[in-house]
Amino acid sequence: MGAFQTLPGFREFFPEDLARRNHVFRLWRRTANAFGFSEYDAPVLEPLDLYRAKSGDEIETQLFSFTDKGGREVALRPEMTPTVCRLVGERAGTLKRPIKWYSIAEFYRYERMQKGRGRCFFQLNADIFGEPGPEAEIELIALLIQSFTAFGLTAEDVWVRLSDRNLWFFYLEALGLDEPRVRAVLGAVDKFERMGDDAFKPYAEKFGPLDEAIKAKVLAFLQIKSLAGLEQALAAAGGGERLSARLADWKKLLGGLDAMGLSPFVTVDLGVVRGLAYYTGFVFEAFDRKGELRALAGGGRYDDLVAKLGGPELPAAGFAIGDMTFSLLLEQRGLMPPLAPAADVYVVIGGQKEREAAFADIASLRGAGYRVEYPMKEVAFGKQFKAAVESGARIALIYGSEELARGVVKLRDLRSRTEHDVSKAEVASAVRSVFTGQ
RNA sequence: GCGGCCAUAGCUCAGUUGGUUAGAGCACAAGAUUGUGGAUCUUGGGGUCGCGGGUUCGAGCCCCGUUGGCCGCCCCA
Repeated sequence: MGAFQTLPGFREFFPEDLARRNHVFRLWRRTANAFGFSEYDAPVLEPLDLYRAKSGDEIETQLFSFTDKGGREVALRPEMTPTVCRLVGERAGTLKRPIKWYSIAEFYRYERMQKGRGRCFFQLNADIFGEPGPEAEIELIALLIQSFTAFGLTAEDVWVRLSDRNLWFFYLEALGLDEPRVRAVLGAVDKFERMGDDAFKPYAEKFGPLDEAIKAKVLAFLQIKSLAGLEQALAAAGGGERLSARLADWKKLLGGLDAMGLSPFVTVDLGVVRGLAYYTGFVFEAFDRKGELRALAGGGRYDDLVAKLGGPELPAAGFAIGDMTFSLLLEQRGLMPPLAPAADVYVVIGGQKEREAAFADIASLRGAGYRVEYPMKEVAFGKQFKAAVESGARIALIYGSEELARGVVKLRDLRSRTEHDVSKAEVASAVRSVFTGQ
């Protein structure tokens, strides 16, 4: 069709597509509001340096970036985190703490398309600023989970894998590794699930083979799946102040989630490291239980980022859920409801005279907020009733010559297939009483 | 950035060893049907066969290129 098509990876939302998207956004919004988060928004186009500052120069290959007519290097936003850090940083001194903010926005990444990944997508972003303790993570992970369960998903469908970059750091340092080596090992941990032993190759190339005793401990640590296992491993590592402080945070976090009834969703899983990005504490990722889809959501603590982007020191944690994989999951589980737009009232019109008589009532019903449809052309009655049913309307109002001669309109209940006359003056109240159930 | 598969109507697809004017179902529209229900029947509109080149008397079909899509790798903030 035509000479022009959408750019690769971009999406068009026909009405039925937009209805599904809006359904997702509506429940996300309701959920975030229930948790006391405030919604914000910000520019789609940002200075390129904002992302260079956060992620380094390589990031540019993954961005829609260009030079604008004023010579500024700009980029379509690939994520919300740097932006929200700037917003909060600007007013950090005057905002009430904790700062709980969310947004539903579109993002753009210049990447190869795959199932559940395109070049444009929407995310629910939720962040808490100003709260350094695991109380923030409790709130965030609870919101994350309720953002799933609001749609009917259960712990049979989704789970959240919970890990801790700080704990890894402290643990590896306790094993005697310096910071560059710790980072290299974390890189291997991140890829171990997918690559197996090959994940340690980059480390070996840089620093020589990893000591076998240490590697065994790393692999054992990586496989820990419970708080008890964590306690054991840390005790074996000789405890230490920082490690026991982390353990206390873990207990608080898991205890809080358990008290909220969310334990069935959450698993200790130190195999999750979330790249090498900017995370500084707890990190978590959500997946479908069957493991058929890409990650549904990801997040964690990033206490240094606001300051790194020029703001004040401000502890922060947050997560994002993408709409593509999430919608796929809802479809797969049959949790995307049929969302055909339905009329409330369909007006059946006899002829030109009756049309004009009907218009006044149509206008006032619409003014009252009812969704009212009528045929734009003169159409046989039989067809109009068919159209009335197909419109999804609850009732049909019949403006025929016989009725109008008697000063009435016929009101037909399309569900019960019953009808009665109402006086022309009382059409609006008759319609209202049908919808309010008298 | 790399690899595999694919591309015919809005959707799902058929299309004979290369042969005349490219078909079906669904969807849409009109009629049967000018006062009452999702049906049925009839009819209709809708195609640069993704695009460009090549081979051939002749290409939807074969060859090359290209664009786009799906799937995977890299990446995934």
